[in-house]
Amino acid sequence: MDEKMLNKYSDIENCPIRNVLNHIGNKWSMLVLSILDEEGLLRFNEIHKAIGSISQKMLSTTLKRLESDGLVKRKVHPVIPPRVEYELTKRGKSLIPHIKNLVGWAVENFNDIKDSRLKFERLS
Amino acid sequence: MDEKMLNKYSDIENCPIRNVLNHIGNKWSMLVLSILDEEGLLRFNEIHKAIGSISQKMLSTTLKRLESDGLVKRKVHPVIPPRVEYELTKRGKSLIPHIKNLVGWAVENFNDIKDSRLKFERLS
DNA sequence: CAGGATCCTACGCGATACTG
DNA sequence: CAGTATCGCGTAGGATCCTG
Repeated sequence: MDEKMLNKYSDIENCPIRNVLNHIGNKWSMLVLSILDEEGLLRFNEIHKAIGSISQKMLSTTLKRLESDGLVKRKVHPVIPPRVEYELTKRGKSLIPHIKNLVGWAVENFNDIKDSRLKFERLS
Repeated sequence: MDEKMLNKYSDIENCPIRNVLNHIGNKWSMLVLSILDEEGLLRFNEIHKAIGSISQKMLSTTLKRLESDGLVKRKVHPVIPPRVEYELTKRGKSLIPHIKNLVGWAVENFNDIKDSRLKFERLS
């Protein structure tokens, strides 16, 4: 067992997996990023309708976190009624291919994984 | 706005993102998979020490879920004291490149993201 | 050694109501 | 329109003790 392994992953503050990937691994982040990638510039309510089942609060929270991480840009137009648009930043766009690969893998293996779960359940 | 997007992601039972990626997107799964990839065959306590901060319960839960999804294989040696070893399955290994890409992206962008978070915090 | 059983807390997440 | 405020629930996750 390599001792460096231990340090590499046990230092919580500097573990990119826990600091970065857990942020995009929550319930809505990947979904929002995917939609912004496919649709480009979107208003708050357009994203809301696109996902449908997300609550306003969670969409707001998710967008704020993505904005905080510099993955999404928030553009406010000072008009009445307010018009706020969201789009991917350069950094956000650079993440998209990896998400797509992951989603592709999930789709490919979905049925096999469901089978495995059933078998596992039967042996428990 | 593409209507198929909505259907594609709102059918919870058949949404691979929520059924598969949420499974590996939780707190410990990617970490365990990464460690098993780098170290090969590992015993329960070796993984435990490698991560350090994970509780026994969560390691157990995580390994069971990965085993259930067919990503990790559990090998029991009928000896006393017990010896149980874990390793990636073929399916698990096929996921590794995508995880590595994601981790690579996270490492590359870690500092910039931390900066963004600080700036965002200051403006709030 | 490799966990299982229990108990408990924190937080993700949702529903509803309200506002500039 | 684009959110915030508030309340409440379920579950992920953690601490501790126990066992074959």
